[in-house]
Amino acid sequence: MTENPLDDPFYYLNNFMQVLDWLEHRYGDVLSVEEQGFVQDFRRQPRESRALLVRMVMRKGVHFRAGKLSYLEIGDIARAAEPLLAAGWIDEHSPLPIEELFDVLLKAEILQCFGTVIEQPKGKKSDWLPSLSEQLCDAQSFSQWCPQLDDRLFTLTIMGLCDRLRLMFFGNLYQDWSEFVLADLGIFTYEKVEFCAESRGLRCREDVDACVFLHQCQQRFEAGEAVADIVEQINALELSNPWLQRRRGKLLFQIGQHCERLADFSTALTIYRDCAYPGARVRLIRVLERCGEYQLAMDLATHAEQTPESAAEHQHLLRVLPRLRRKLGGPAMKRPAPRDMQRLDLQLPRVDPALSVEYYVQAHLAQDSAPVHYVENSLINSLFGLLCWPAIFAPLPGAFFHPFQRGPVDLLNEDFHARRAGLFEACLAELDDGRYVQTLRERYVAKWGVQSPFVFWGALSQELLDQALDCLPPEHLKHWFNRLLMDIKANRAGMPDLIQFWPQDKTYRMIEVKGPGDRLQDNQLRWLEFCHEHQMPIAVCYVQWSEQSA
DNA sequence: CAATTGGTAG
DNA sequence: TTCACACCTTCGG
DNA sequence: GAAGGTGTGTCTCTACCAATTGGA
Ligand SMILES: [Mn+2]
Ligand SMILES: [Mn+2]
Repeated sequence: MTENPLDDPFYYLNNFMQVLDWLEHRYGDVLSVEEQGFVQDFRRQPRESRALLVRMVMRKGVHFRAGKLSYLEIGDIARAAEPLLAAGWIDEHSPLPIEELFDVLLKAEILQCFGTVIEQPKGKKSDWLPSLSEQLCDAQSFSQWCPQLDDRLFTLTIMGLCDRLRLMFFGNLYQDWSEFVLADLGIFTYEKVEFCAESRGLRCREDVDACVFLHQCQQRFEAGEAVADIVEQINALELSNPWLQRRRGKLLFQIGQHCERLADFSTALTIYRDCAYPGARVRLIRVLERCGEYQLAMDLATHAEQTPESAAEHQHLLRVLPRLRRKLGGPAMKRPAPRDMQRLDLQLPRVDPALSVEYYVQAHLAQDSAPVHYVENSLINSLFGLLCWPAIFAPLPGAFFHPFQRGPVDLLNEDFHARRAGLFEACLAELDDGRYVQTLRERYVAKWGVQSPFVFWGALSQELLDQALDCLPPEHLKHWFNRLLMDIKANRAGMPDLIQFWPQDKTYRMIEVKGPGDRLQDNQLRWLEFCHEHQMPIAVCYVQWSEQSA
């Protein structure tokens, strides 16, 4: 039995220090002077003080009542806080606006401090805020706000710095410090991939700063700040890293959509014109159309149809072009005949409105000899993920750079497949000679529970796997997997809701369920069409609720 | 006073 | 760090 | 009815605790 890191009550501090060591050894040239100074000074502090700082960094927000900080392993909070105050990492007199003050005061304390100004003392806490923030809009320190309260308020001043450290370690800002403990508890297990000390997410200081800046712009945008300033600043960024260029494109695209919602078409046009993010061109055409610029829209749409950026764009253009031709005075075009897909119409009683329509169809179609599974994207993606596990987790340079990655960092890049073409070919070749069956069974056991961008462990029971291997022909698997590899982002979704197996006949069929008011989405239509082309059994099931005689 | 919500910790 | 659905409005045959 | 558009619930790790809410 190896020693459990969680036996140490300072386990979280050990994890944090592990990150500091990691960054110092691998990111020495990326760390700023301030960050290097912090890393060195941090280690000199008393253990209780370091622990207290990490506890605060891991908690929500930056303001903490001393009375709310209570940790057995740290003991005396005031004593532990002393060196942190001296180092300037926390501050006791930071002015804070009343909105933030409200978050650290109890309802009773608010009444105690502001009772005289509150009109409805029995109302909700949140209802008091608007009127109070108008009267008291200046920021003050906690002791100025509430001199009658016998407590101190510590405010973290280094949250920004800690976020940058987190960004460098994880290569993103959505993973947090709890990753370590969740992994130690076995809640998440990650594939172990070898990588060298030179393998890093963010490779230079400029990229770190740009990433932080983009993130701040995103937050300012979400907070409702004027878009013109934000857009200008984003566009002024010099970005050499393609990954960051994509991030910028995504943010600009979101801002563009926001402008569309506000009917600010001129700003939307300006944004979309310089935006290479997938889908921006279609939005540009749409905004031109909404502005009445039919000829410009037509020119761009025609050009786009020559060189579509994706199947999704092409599909969209097939709807847009006839509409624009009409608006330009062209002849009314007959709509292309809808494909003759197999169609199922059902009238079912909705006994319990809480249950989904897919569940009712599943129950209605299922037979003892023909079970139905509600799988959506999970089945095909999981089978793909299992068969191609070695290619997906191949230790390519730069693909893996910390121990908590669900998948390679370049998974959604244009060249993801090309960089691993031989590996994927080898995996898919198992479909040609039957080896895949044993491989999938073995890998299902060997990798059970290990995080993967494709494998949905919760949805893939042994039973489902057995039936799928029994009934799905390898040629069909190969078509699906190749389609996935052509455009992972676009094709990993849109698969039918249900799949039914006939193990005795070794056949299957897929069923997309549509309740009243629902209709096929673009990505579902593309999967439908693809399966139809390859003579795969697929049907769309339209459900009407039959009258409930009460 | 019971139910709900949101934050924390391992 | 999503995906699919529900529900709404607008448009055009 | 087709199509565009917007909003929502779900993914989330979960047991536990304190604070709040809202109905007796
Ligand atoms: Mn579905
Ligand atoms: Mn469906």
